[in-house]
Amino acid sequence: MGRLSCGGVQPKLRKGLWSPEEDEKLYNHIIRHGVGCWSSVPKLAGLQRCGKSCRLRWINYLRPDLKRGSFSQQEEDLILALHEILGNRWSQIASHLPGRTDNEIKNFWNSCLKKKLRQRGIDPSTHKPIANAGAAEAGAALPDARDPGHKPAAGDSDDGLAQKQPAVFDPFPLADLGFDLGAASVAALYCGPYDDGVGKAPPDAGGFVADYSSVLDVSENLGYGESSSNSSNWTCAEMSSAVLDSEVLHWASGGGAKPEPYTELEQQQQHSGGYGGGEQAVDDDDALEHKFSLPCGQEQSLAHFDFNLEYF
DNA sequence: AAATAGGCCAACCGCTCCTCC
DNA sequence: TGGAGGAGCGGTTGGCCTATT
Repeated sequence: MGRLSCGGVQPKLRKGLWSPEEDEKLYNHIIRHGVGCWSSVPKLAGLQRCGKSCRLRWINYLRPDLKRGSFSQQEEDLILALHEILGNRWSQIASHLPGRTDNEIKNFWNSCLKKKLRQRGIDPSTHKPIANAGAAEAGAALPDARDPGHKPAAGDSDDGLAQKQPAVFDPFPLADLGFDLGAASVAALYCGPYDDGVGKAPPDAGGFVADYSSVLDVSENLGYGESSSNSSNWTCAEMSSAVLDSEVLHWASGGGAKPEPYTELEQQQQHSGGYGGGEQAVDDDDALEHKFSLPCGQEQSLAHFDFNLEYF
């Protein structure tokens, strides 16, 4: 439609990486007032960003129900299965993986899963074996993630994803839940029931071309209702019950851990390199602000999983 | 130690869809 | 019914980090 992008409409708008201060403003605004109209959020929150940018930041990073960390083997399998059916409809795929964003899944697919499939001699776009015999040989020669002897997903899916953690602003860093979609459900997508890999072995690469006709029912069976993206439409009331009543509030209210020394934060900021080096708000009078100066490791000990409990 | 290459990921861009008037 | 504006989606890019040479 040729509509100007938000950046082109108002030249004063900021672009690029978000600073901790911006994150804080956006987070506090949505926590207190809900989203409402995204186009008005930047103004109301005092941000020099377009609404689109705010929305993206909230969905992909600030949302309290986000799951962090590397993808589990179950998630990986589910993504593969869903992708064969849905193609590059990342938002639909994401709706079957609570706590994961379409962007996250898309990046995971492009950077990791595509490569894996090719190594196994499978065309990522068709999920069919590559006709090329050489490719098949190459696939056979490479380790298979489903091989019982192969290293589990943590190291496999993938090192890069697993090792990187949010550097500075991490409102809800989720520890690795050992996310389990239900082994039976996932296994059924590929080869029918199997007993969690303990008894019957997981399918090998050939399993990828199996019948996935039941995949689309999985979300209902597991009780996944909402797309992770849809969570951005939380009302203030929903936010209140989901966030403010949670452990996070207890902690932010002073009942939780104390912030680490500022020097550690500085180190993290230096490490990130992306933020503008603005001053961190460490205001004891504002409980919510404590959260933004906490290092990831400390927050991980907190119970942030309330938001996702309904999924399990 | 420095240079280079590759991987990863956050965020932008442009388009389509949806809703409202 | 059609237009305008907002929301959402998927593709792409830029920059940082790490591994390798």
